[in-house]
Amino acid sequence: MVAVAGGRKKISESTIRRLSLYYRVLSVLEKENYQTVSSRELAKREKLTPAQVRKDLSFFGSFGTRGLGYPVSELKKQIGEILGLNRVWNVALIGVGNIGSALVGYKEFLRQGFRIKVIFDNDQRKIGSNHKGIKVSDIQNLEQDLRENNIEIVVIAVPATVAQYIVDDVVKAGIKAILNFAPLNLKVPPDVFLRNENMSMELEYLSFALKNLQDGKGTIK
Amino acid sequence: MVAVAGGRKKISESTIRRLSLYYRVLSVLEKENYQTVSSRELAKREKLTPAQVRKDLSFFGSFGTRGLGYPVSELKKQIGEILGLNRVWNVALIGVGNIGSALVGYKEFLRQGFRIKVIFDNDQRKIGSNHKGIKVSDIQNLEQDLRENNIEIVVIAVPATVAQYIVDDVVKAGIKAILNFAPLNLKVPPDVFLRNENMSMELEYLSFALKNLQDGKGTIK
DNA sequence: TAACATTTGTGAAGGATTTCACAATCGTGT
DNA sequence: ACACGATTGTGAAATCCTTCACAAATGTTA
Repeated sequence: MVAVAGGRKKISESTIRRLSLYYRVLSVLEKENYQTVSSRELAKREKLTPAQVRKDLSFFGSFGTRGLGYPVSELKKQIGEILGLNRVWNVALIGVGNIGSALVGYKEFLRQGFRIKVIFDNDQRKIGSNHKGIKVSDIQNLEQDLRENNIEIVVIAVPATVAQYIVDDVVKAGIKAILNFAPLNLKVPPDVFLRNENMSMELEYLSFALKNLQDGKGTIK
Repeated sequence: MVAVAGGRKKISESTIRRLSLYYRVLSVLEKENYQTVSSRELAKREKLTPAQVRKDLSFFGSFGTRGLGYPVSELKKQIGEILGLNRVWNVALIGVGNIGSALVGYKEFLRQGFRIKVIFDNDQRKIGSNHKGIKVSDIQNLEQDLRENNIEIVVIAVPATVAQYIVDDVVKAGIKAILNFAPLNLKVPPDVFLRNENMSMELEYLSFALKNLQDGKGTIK
């Protein structure tokens, strides 16, 4: 839950997450040359309800035209503004093992304006080498390099055992936004935004669902 | 929301997701040789409230002892049962590009009982090769190979453009649980469980938070 | 220009989830 | 054997989120 300063609005986390979905759909619709789109169509494409779509958008303004719907390109631009996607964010990746490497090659990030500008690792064999055109730096210089490169978002892709130490340094460097792939709950000060990407969690949810399907020998919703 | 058959309980998605967190903490506590743990401590370690922890657990039974707390190993075992982690699940990975490769090497999965048994790809150069000891199969034989290997969970790590076609085949093969890494909303029948891993979404949330931090020139919660 | 079909924007209702608050219960110490 | 401190389990209250339902507004057609 992020409360915008000035006490104007309370935007729920779910709303913001759905904005991402709308943005994604709008990109597709734009490619499909739609001029306008109704809340009904938008909802259908992301398995939501029309009312939900309208309510979400209404928190930020009124972007539609009654009787017509929403102008696709314009709405996409607006949501982009809201989410801060109308600019490039400088991202640092820490840890270029399994997951880290995958992230470097993930074009989706760059397309959305997230540019991995520096990569850190502690493996001497990797330091100095090039990963898809990005130099791998020594994590020894973390704080300094983060500052010098004007990094705004840090992605943690190191083993859980060392993640907290690294995050402590990241916080010291003044970073306010962290995306964590290590499977643990990192401690950060209240003014630092932390998001966790927990792949096991989703698998475990599926496991739970399948188990209940079997045990229940019957229905599930 | 999964309703257990028999109309006994309604367990919310958030509760199940938190069970994963409890399970993770309990594993750590077990290693740290804790005998018991209070809801307060459990909550602290995952930034939740004690009441939340107790309520979540109460949906499944009463595992604690008043005045004492919860027995660590026992509770871990119980949650494992609930989540279906007390067994091995046969998983197939489709697409062994950037993200797919990372998943193959991700030991966390195996540790939790998710064993990648088959890998599929459509790239002739990859088919037949070995990825960390797992053979890469031709996606042409998808349906048959899924059945022959008794696959229960499928992980989609292919480009968004082809994901829906592949999922249609996966569903035809009788699979009831899918974890999707492709950035789109897949259509599946209502009896198939689908979870999405959307990395852009989390980055966009951070982007939103940072933007508001800056625009609001002030407080955020 | 008027009637109509459509779709937004939104207060209010409804539903779901979280937190509160406290009785019940346990282990421990005396 | 009893009193005490601690902590669970859980209805009830509070909060948060979603859906409903409809007035308001638009484009279109005749």
